[in-house]
Amino acid sequence: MIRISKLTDYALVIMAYIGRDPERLAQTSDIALNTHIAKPTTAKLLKRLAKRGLLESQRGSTGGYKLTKGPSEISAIEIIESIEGPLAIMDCTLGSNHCAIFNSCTINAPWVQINNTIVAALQTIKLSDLHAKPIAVTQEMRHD
Amino acid sequence: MIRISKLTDYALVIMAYIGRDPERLAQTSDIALNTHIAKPTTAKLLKRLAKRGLLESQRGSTGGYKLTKGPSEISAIEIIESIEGPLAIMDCTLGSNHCAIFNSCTINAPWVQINNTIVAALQTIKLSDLHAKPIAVTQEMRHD
DNA sequence: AAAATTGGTACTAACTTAGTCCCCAATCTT
DNA sequence: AAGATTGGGGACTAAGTTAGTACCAATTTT
Repeated sequence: MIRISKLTDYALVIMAYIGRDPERLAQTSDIALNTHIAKPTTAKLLKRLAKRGLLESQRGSTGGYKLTKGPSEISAIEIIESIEGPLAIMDCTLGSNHCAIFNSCTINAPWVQINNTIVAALQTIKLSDLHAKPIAVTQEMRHD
Repeated sequence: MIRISKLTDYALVIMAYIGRDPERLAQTSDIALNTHIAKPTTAKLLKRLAKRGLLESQRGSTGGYKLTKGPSEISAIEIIESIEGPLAIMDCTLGSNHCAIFNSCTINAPWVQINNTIVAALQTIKLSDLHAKPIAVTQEMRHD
């Protein structure tokens, strides 16, 4: 399938949530609570986003995460690629030796061009475009 | 990953091969031999392509497959969707109740629009664009 | 020093995909 | 009419990927 994975979807939700209040240091528990994503999963994704430089973190008892750039400066493709790696609809888009039947392959398709089109489309979506919907429910779930 | 599956990749190679000689009735063994795709896999894909109407089949000892339309009338998206189903980068692109956190989702992204952009890009690629590369090796493999 | 928080890694389970095989139906050749 | 060849359909197995969890180390505040 040509599909964005669940984890990446979650990452977008998490980033959108943090982006609502860019100056605040949001903690894992708070983010998990309000996005309704399981806490371990939330923590895992936050670590990855921080490692890739999309979030800056602070340790310690009053620690948390915040954006490194403004919500209008972060595009969907950055978030997607920070979780999934480079976007490549076909193996051969990545380079020569990723395709199993490379030597015998008889097709000559403009995959690279198509790939670029998709990337470009995803670049136009900024984090600031993603938080239009109000949060449905807050502070109702248990703290596990 | 946002990626076209191997089987779909094979399907494109197979269609491109058949499209080289649109009037000829190509047989599974011949296709498998020249595309270097395992015969059972080739057969499986040919059945699906025929079922979706991209190929017409003839049974019997001189049977085989051929295109139902000209190579310039078949686009990459048709082949992709005939193997993978409707292209949907996010679950919510398919409709309301495909997303696990639908009720609590706080993002409002133009996924449908992005999806349409990708589909449009893949529609511009016709089967006739795919067979530019010469066949590397013919008639060298064993017949298993 | 204690409590709270992030950082990193390893591990398990579930799901999806890839690939194979078998038997049936249809058609052609002899 | 019989036999050979080909496609049709489905079931099954194995492998790989993804999702999710848990644990312990490092850091900071109080």
